[in-house]
Amino acid sequence: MALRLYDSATRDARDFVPLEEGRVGIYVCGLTVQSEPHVGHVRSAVNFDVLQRWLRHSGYAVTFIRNVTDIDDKILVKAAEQGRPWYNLAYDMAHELSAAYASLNVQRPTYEPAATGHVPEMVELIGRLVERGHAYPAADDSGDVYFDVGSWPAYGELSGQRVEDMEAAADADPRGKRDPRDFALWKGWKSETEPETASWPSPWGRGRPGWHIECSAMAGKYLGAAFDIHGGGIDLRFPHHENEQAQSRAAGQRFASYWLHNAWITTSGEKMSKSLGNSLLVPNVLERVRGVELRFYLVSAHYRSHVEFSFEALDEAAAGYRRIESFLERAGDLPASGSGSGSGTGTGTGTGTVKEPQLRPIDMEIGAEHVERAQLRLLDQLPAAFVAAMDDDLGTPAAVAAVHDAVREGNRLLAAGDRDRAAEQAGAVRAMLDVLGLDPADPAYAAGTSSAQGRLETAVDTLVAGLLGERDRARAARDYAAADAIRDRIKAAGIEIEDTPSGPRWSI
RNA sequence: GGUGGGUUGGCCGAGAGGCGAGGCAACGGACUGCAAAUCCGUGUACACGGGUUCAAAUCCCGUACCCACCUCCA
Repeated sequence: MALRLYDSATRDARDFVPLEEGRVGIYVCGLTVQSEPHVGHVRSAVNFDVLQRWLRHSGYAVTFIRNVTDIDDKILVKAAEQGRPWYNLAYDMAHELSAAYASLNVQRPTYEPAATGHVPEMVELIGRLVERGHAYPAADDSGDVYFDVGSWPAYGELSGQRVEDMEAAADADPRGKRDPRDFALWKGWKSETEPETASWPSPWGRGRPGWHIECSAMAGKYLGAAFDIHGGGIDLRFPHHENEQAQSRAAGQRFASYWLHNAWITTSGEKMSKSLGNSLLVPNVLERVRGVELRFYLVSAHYRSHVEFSFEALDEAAAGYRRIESFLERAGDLPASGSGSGSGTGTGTGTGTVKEPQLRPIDMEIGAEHVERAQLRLLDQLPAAFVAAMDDDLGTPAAVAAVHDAVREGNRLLAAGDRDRAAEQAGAVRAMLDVLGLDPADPAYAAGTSSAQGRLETAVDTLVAGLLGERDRARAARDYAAADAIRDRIKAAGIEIEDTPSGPRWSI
């Protein structure tokens, strides 16, 4: 079965056919770096990371571009409020965002272009639109340039709306617009209220780019006039993506073949952007669960399904993930967690080994004909149900069910003493998890563990090992009351002990 | 006003005419000194009212409620 994707533009699932055999170009709208990322923001990144990984596993060479919007109204306003340069705020937030992505094992794109680095490309594109009669400088002397919606009959095609049905923005300042629905390609510099550093020269005077033009310019630059997939959050469909498409097509580019939009995460039924408390910022959520567990929670829902965030559901997801992990440990496919006597670590905290983040940029040089043998072997290990689920518009919930099925079967084989066949299941589980970016052994997940944490684990391990030794002696003497008392003491400290054929082990 | 989405068991979350996705929780059993882990088993869920059909959570009509977008938004 071939990959099918739900295209927001046509509102149905279609077979995915790339423009060029074996190659895929993807553009995803990243974030405006104006504040710390919350779980809603990273959902989008995780969803498209899964897409990108699945395409590569399916043998495609993927070029993946995700932009950073580092200049816009909000950045200017917030930076002013905080009394610092706008570029300092944007830079800081971009770093926060990268850290959040890294903690969730979101692979780096092929390139991550920033808007401020592409002003000349945008000016060039705007110039072409003016030449073709699809854009005009404002009639007042604001220095603004607007896209002329009336000049583009197809306007509204992406979001399925007719121009005449659209409400004009209630808060829009009509300024020099011919029609209130026209949107800004270029915003003239307001020297009284905006810093000069936030302006660039152009044929229409100093100014800064409008929001939508950057994506058209950067997608065109890095992916060409026509490319395969454009992604982003559902809220971007209109106006952002509608406008992008109108601009690019009016400038003579075919633009994206497929549009993919992810749904929201809400809290208490509200969009996060409106009701956000600090508790849902990624670093704060990661104090409660590990990055891999948060990712598992996000991947367990379909990307087009609305998710009502709750810590209870997050904890449940984490419990589900630990079951998978526990199977891999017992099947010998992963180093066991705390063994009571060695260098083990708690399952609640990842491995204690400190490693450099190994987020690799995705490899765009691997064509369909050059897929690495290891990768093909991995593909061979994937159960048919998993492949079918992923091919059906990235059906990650069904794919996760396939993981659970393999885990149950593997556990059954372990219970029956068939370690060889259990190992096969473990291999399949690892392969599936790898596709989903959820392999517990992925070095990306070790990167977040601090050396202080590692030392702490070693210390706990030593203390627990001592206590377990006492408990073993009590058990050997059949003094179960004393043995249980020791276990209770350890448990009171928040550490669970379980007896396994290879000896007791602990986890937090 | 226009456009689109949703309502599934105690909870999360798939599915889109016929076989009870999967997980978490719960209960029973096996195993265990006891636990834990694991395995086996246990649920008659699809907002409401009609209709179509041999068969409806799924299709049609209607109703209720919720949500998103309509130029700030992942």
